[in-house]
Amino acid sequence: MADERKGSGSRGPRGEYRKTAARKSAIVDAATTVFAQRGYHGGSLRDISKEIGVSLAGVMHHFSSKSDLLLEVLAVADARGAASLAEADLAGTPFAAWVVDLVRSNLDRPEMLRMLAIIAAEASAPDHPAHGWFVRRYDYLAELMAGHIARDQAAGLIAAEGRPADLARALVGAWDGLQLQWLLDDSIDLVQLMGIAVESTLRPAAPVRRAG
Amino acid sequence: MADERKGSGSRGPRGEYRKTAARKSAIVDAATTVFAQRGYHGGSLRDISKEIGVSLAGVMHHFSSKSDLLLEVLAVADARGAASLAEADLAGTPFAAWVVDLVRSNLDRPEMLRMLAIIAAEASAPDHPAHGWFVRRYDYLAELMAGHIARDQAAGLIAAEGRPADLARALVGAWDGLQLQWLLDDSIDLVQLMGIAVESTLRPAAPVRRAG
DNA sequence: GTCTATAAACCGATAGAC
DNA sequence: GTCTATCGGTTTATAGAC
Repeated sequence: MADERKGSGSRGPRGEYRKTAARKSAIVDAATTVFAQRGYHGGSLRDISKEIGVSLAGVMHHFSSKSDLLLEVLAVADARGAASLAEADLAGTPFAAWVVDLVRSNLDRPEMLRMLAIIAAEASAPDHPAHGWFVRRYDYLAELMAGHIARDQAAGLIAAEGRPADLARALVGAWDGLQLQWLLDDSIDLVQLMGIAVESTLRPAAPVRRAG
Repeated sequence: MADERKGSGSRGPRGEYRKTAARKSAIVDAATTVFAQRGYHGGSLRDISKEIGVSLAGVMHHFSSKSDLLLEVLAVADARGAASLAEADLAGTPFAAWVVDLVRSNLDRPEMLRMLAIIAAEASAPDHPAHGWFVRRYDYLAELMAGHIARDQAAGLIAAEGRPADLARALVGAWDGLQLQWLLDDSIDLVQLMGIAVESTLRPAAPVRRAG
């Protein structure tokens, strides 16, 4: 692991010059902003470079192609949510409450959510450079959430009706769809509506009674 | 109303030459296909013109700008669903069943759904040419569906808990979100999942019992 | 009503100086 | 590591012949 190419001590943990890492990070941030306004196809590398006062060639020095940059943008965008999801076990809180908390915590980065919403829709076309990434992302997300739902069902926190995999897909759907409505018009109360959707999908277990 | 510019009897009900109307319709169809593959910003008027074997100038003769064409595409795309929605009163069927039927009937036009999904996400940016159109569309859709939900609540077909306006927004959200997952990977059973989401949101009224 | 031709600008990507 | 300059191709939109 001990990378030792020429030179000094100004390296980060991955052997990159710190300035290089900082520059790459700035490019990714700028690309997120531009893709959020115009999508992947509509956003240009020139706009991204202007956003941070670098030439086009400067951007392409760090990313060999536009689609390479896109994949890095997606990886960074997903990191926060994914990390939070993977740690949901530790919290001890019901999964339903945790979902609503995550929605609330994302209220302060609408640009990021808009970018993900646009690229996800674009990427539904099979030849889009991020198609595979989004297919895998939703599969992973649904599988992970299904596990949490099954756990809460077994613990009696929510009703046992419904297959966890189906409930997870339905929940992710409501999540994405309501977020889109909020991005279009932020006067709607996203957290409240998401709470309603979560409570509908993951209904608290009825005390005793069976279907009648 | 009786428009009588120069010429013959080959006019349609709006005073247009029939061939003009047919050509415009063909352009709109081609634009739907192209926008479904690349979005609004990413799709080009040239690709649209090639799709139907017409020159670029031929397209621009009928639509004065790209955004004009987009708005016409959206109007046509929405017509089928909107007409069906407005007639939902007549059917006599519960609203929940009608929603699932509409989802099922849309399975044969994924291109149209993809186009709407991409443009809706793009249009969440306030300066997008279709931003106002989508904001109005969702407001109208939520209001209309809230009316149907309130009717079914009053009739005792579904549980009376939940404000109709909130339930309508949640339902539209699940609709859009599940459709996106299906567009990304059509191996998921959209109709079944939508059925689950609808039944969760618009839960059949419990026979007698009150909350306990 | 449709065409060719063109304007004026923009695109992603590359070459090579420093 | 960043730059200027450039390539070949694309974009929306317009002008004018037929």
